[in-house]
Amino acid sequence: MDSIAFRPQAYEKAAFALETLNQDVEEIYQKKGIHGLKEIPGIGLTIAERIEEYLKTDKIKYYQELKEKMPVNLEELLAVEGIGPKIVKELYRRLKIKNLGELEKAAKNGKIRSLANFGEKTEKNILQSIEFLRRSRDRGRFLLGEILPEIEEIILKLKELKEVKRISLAGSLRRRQETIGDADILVVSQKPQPVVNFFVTLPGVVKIWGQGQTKASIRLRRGIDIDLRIVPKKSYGAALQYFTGSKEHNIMTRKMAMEKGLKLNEYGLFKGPKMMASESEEDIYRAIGLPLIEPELREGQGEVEAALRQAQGKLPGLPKLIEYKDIRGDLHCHSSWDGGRNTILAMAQAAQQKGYQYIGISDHTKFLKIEHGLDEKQLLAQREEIEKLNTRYKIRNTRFRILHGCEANILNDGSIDIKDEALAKLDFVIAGVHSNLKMTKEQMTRRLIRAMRNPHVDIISHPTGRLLQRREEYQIDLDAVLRVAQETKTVLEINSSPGRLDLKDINIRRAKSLGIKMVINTDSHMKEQMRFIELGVAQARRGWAEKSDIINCWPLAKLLSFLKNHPR
DNA sequence: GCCGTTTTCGGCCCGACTGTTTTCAGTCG
Repeated sequence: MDSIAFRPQAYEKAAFALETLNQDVEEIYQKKGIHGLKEIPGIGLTIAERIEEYLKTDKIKYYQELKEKMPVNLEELLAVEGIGPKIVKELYRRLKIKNLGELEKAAKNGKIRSLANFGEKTEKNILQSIEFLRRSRDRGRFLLGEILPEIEEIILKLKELKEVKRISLAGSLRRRQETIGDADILVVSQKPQPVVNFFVTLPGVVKIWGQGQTKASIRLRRGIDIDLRIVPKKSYGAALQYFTGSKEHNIMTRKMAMEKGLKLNEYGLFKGPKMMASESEEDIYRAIGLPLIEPELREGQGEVEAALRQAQGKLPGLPKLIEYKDIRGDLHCHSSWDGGRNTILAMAQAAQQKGYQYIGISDHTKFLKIEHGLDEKQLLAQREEIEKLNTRYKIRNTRFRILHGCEANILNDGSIDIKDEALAKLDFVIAGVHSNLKMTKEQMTRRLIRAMRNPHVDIISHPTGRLLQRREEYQIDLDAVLRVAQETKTVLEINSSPGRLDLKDINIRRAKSLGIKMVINTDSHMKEQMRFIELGVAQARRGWAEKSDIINCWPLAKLLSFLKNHPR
């Protein structure tokens, strides 16, 4: 291959390095100049000089020259399924196609098929891809919480086939990314054909992208694409490892294999023609000298290095991730008192059914009139009801407990909309921002910090306020907020609501590294939403969180003593 | 374009599928 083909890869790698840097590039440059830049892995002399040029002049001449030669909207065109760099180049050279609109026009007019190596089918596929792109531009990806149940249902159906010996999620869905582009399913079968046939005729299939002996790809009615791969039993582990990704993680594991003179692909780990490992992921990792790395960690964000350290007996190794069964209670549940669908008792029963030891009722407070927020008097009355229910649990010798909290509002100046005397009577206090979200960074940061300094506030709900695919985070200086959380021992929420997942993975990791405690809550407004807890746990796992970092993994006594005693 | 306790040159992850070819290039994951 011609060596220029590796140039984009080098730039991509450099870009990834810059994106995942935990320091500002400008800072590095100011401190250590161009040599500092070169110390970043993936950045050599040329790119370091280009970064310098960009920092000094705000532009890069080389980039501008390239852009002049090929004035195309690359990002837009490459987003079309089936179109890659070579085709973009050819389309520009032959037809002067620069953007999606021009591509669509050319395809509609039958211009594409007249080119060498292009045919009618390619043209049709391009048009279909553009249409999908248009329709899904504001969606594009699906929320983990909406796609996971649907795919799990399909897995159940496939499981019923006698030809299917084993089956698993793979790809970003298995890694539990917060949004999912398409779903991957891996199947073990000696007779793939019936499995493929069944798969492509599932109810709701609107398009078959392709089907072969070992893979098939479909689209469901709502626009969800699913890839199915079929492998023999003996390569299940290798295939699962391979198709779970991420790409970055796989590149690293392959390199580790290479360094040991081995070759890793989806069929196994090979030494020459000899298969060294393949049946389980654990075997694969062990054979390249690593402990098993949990899927949620496989993002190429230091997990391979941590695993390697662990294998060598050095610290820090891999985290011992919080598990789905570790949750002992949910501290953010709304009841009928603030307009939620279910009574306190019904919510408590649902929590018991989930095997929890406790539930925290935390209704909205008075500032949120639209949510029927409770005032001080109503909180007192609510306390009576909860005490009565708890007495009943005690009489029946049940260990289950209802904790009384609230989700109070952090007002513009950082004060809380409920008087301190009333807050003091609660088992715990969650405070959250629900109004005036568009403050400046300084104002919003000050607002949150003041709330955290309130001695009665235990937990900050959905700390960054983002709504996936709908609303950006509030403008806040998260570093400053984290520092104060650390100092005041304020707990930060990992809100499990499918559209929030807030804190998100990287922020969980930052909080954990500062020793900040977190709580995984569902923010349920009806009992059915309590199942979202698994999304929050997934997010926590992606953030390298351990059981000890999450206060609702703790037994009730430890939780209560933490809530009562933690210094402010 | 980057990288090197084998290397300053010659590698860079790798296989399946598709559409167009008739032996393969391009794209994708």
